[in-house]
Amino acid sequence: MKRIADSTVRRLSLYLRFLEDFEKRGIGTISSDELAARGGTTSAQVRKDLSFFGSFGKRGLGYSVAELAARLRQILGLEREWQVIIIGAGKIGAALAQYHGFAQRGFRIVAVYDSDPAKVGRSVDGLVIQALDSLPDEVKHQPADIAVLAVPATSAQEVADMVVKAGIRAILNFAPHQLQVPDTVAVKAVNMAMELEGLSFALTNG
Amino acid sequence: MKRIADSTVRRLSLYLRFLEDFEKRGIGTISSDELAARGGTTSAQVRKDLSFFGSFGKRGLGYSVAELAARLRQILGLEREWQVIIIGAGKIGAALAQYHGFAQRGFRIVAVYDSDPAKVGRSVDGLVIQALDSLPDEVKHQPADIAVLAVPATSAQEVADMVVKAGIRAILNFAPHQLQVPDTVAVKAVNMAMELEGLSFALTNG
DNA sequence: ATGAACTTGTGAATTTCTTCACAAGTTATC
DNA sequence: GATAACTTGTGAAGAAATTCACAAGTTCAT
Repeated sequence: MKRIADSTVRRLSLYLRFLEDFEKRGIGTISSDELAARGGTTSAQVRKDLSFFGSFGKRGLGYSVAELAARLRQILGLEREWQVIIIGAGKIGAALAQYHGFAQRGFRIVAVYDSDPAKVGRSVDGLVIQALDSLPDEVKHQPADIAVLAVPATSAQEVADMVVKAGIRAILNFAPHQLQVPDTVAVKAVNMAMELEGLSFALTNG
Repeated sequence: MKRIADSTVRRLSLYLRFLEDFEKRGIGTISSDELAARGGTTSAQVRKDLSFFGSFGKRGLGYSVAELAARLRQILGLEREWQVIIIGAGKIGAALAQYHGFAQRGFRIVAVYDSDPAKVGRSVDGLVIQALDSLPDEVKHQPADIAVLAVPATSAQEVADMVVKAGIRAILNFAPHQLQVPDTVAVKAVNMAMELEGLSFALTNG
């Protein structure tokens, strides 16, 4: 199977969101053109994106909303539940732990860790904050698929190393630090400072 | 001036972060190769990125860390302070308001708005939460450059319209909703659900 | 002053991503 | 069942981004 571009995966995720919206509104079929209009892209792009995975539409008619949504969920691996741990119970970590949108989409937060002894033992949204040191053992008992890093930039690499060593193969990194990990580990970064600087650039050079 | 790709701007932002780190550690000059190693790219990419804006290095020697950092700050428009308003004082909005990393990089949060009367009047990190209705008037008195949307997906478009109407030309959108705005307005989206789905895809098809 | 070791800046080549364009299939109407 | 109006799926073309490769400039050691 050919390597799928990151940009394609991001668009699939967008399409799925639109489809779920259409599904809720009781719309049965949709054309690539309508889907494209919603996502700020073109119908050819939509069809090309989908073509990497098969052909899901009917010529002359379009796509069945329910069916395409199901196929996208399958492609994106959203048919199962993923176990997520959050590392860092500061402002961002705590906000993420309390955000229930994740659970709704099958990302279940199973643990929250922090290295600060003052925080360990307290609870966030029903989860007791655990000592970061205990992570390797805990993960053995209750495996986790994805680690969310909400720690300061200075300790991000160290924590990432620990997480990788514990066998976790996907990291969502909120720390403004470029992580170095083996290429068997998937990393996505959410970097607000970078986005703001992108806006600053746009405002300056617009 | 040729249009600069988004990916280039993101990398410039990364380079700047590394340079600031090198600056702190007292390193005077750096080669494109060292900069590339840090950012997971290639030296040719670094040089190409910079070449869109001029030539800042010395052949045989590399780049002056301080000088290149200064040029990047200038290019990214970070020499001035940007006035930021946060809309939505929920979990995410409040966490952002309390995150001081923004201010350190010249993004000063000047106001927080919410449409919930129960929240209006309370304060977050020294800022009194204001009624969303009052935004158009408030922005006239104290202009804002960037609006951060931390509202539910269902009201995101409505709030974006309001913000655009008030004359704000840059939006950082945390709501999982694709905004439609005039192309004079710059939008960056931070979409955690999308990033998680990207990880889900990687884990499934890795 | 010369040679060796670096490193930049940049056209050209290459690779990757997006858009075009159209055959082929579907539905609706008369 | 013939025609018109759609829409998909995809090879080919085009555009954009990345990488290559090398001339030209700099430093350092001898």
